[in-house]
Amino acid sequence: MASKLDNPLITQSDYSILVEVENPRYSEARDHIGRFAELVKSPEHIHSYRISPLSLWNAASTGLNSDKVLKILEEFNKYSIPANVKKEIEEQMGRYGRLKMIQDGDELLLHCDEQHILRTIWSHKKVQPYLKKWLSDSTIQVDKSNRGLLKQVLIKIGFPVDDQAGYIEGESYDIEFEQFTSEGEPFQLREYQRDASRIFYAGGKSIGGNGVIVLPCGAGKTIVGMAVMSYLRCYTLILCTSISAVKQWKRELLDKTNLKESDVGEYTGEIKNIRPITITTYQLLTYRREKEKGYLHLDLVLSEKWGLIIYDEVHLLPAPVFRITSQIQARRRLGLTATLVREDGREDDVFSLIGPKKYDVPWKVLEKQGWIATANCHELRIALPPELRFEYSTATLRQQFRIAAENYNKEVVLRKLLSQHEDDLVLIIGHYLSQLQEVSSKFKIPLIQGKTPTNEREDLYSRFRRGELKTIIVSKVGNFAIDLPDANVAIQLSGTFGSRQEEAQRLGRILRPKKNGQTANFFTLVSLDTVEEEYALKRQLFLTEQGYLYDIEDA
DNA sequence: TGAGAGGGAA
DNA sequence: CTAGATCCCTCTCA
Repeated sequence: MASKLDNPLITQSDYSILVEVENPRYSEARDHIGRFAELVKSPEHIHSYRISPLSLWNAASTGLNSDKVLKILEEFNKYSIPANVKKEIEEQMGRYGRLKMIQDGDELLLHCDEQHILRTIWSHKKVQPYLKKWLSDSTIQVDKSNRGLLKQVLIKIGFPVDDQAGYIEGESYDIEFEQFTSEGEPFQLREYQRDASRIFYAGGKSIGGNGVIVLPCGAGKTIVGMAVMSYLRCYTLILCTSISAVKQWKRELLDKTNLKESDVGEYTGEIKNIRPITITTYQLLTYRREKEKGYLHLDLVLSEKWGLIIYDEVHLLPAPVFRITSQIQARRRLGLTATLVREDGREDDVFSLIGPKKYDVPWKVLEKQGWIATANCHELRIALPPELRFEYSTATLRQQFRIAAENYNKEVVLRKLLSQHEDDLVLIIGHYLSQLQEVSSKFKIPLIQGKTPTNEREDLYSRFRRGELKTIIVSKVGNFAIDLPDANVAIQLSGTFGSRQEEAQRLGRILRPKKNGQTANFFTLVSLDTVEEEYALKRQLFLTEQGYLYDIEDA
């Protein structure tokens, strides 16, 4: 008979959850708690998660409730759940959906059946400027021109709003998928893509309309966006992080929908076309000639023709775009991203201004279904050469990081890895140009960096794609380039401080399914007994949360 | 008219 | 914050 003590979880009264990695039920438990808690530390044996109000609200908006969460915890816990944690889960999950923003004629109202919540809000200094008057015990009239700011402030004081105040319809436009791509291949939505888009649409124009869909790299977020467009059938503005992403969206739209070249406009520094479907960049939107002056291209977003605005890569959305977004709360907004985690901690602004999480699929689920390749992650620890140890010990933290990152002993390990993977397509990825240039010349492997001209990049990419070239080195360009060819091995020489999304992005580079079901390998090279170890652990958090386990080896 | 360089921004 | 990449605008040159 199995005892409770064999279970993998310990839930503590400080809202942390400890998970035993070696427990037979570890992965099952991980997949469950990942839906409402965030992984904060992942040393070897015990991982710790944290429950936060935001993680609970996001869970609530995807359909979980406190009963289900408590049931999950009870099922996997060794001991009983502390009373305060139980209470917090009930309290926070119950909060989402109770406070509603609704429209009544021309007025914007805040509605809640529990008077004490409205009273708390009414007496709060930060919210007051946006509140007008009590209409009844359960309704406050609010300032409708500050719909976004109000939601932002409310979430900061602990009250997420369910915004049901409706949308501007925008101009309608006929958008639908073709049964065949322009190459003549049959096209069908994958099950999760259909589910995601349907849940966002919520079965009707009047309700469905703002939120974020979270899907792994390479899961076809563009397709989900197109599916939503095909439900709403209206003028759509798509915001991307780069010009190449703009072009990619356009290619996909022309390839898979009935839209024609003349229906889809690019609006960037290069080309300025406004069409029923217009694709632009965040940077264009945030451009100001002088600091004090307003945004130059604001009118584009404010145009009431758009019935839908799509935010690609929400986790990279720059701060000023939040400001702009708060002005367009009456527009349907779809956020697409691989992770809700932002390195700047503005997750609550994503929640209040773009919308709550509506749907997500864990990476491992897609792996099981075969949509992404199986990948093994390895962390190789490499000693610092003795002659660098003294310099290291007296350096500032920043210098220490650089010394550790550029540790030239990594080249020895790199050489070994390359000889073990002679037949594979290998991407070498790094942060510091000086290091990459050195490796490039020593190993005679071409390097692609920011200043590499486009035609040279394309030439290298295509040789790599054809297999003439087995190895290329990429600098941070690899984080952004969407045209970077697929590989089955990635070797990370160094990375940006503790960036979780960068690590995820880089792994994503090798996740395209392989012929004959081959697995992919991700190696990260870390200097032993240096600050780099800590940063590496931080970088790996997101992927660990997704179920990737790094095996650690001293090389 | 378009390409390319340079500066500033976040 | 680092270092690096990208984007947008403006200016210059043909």
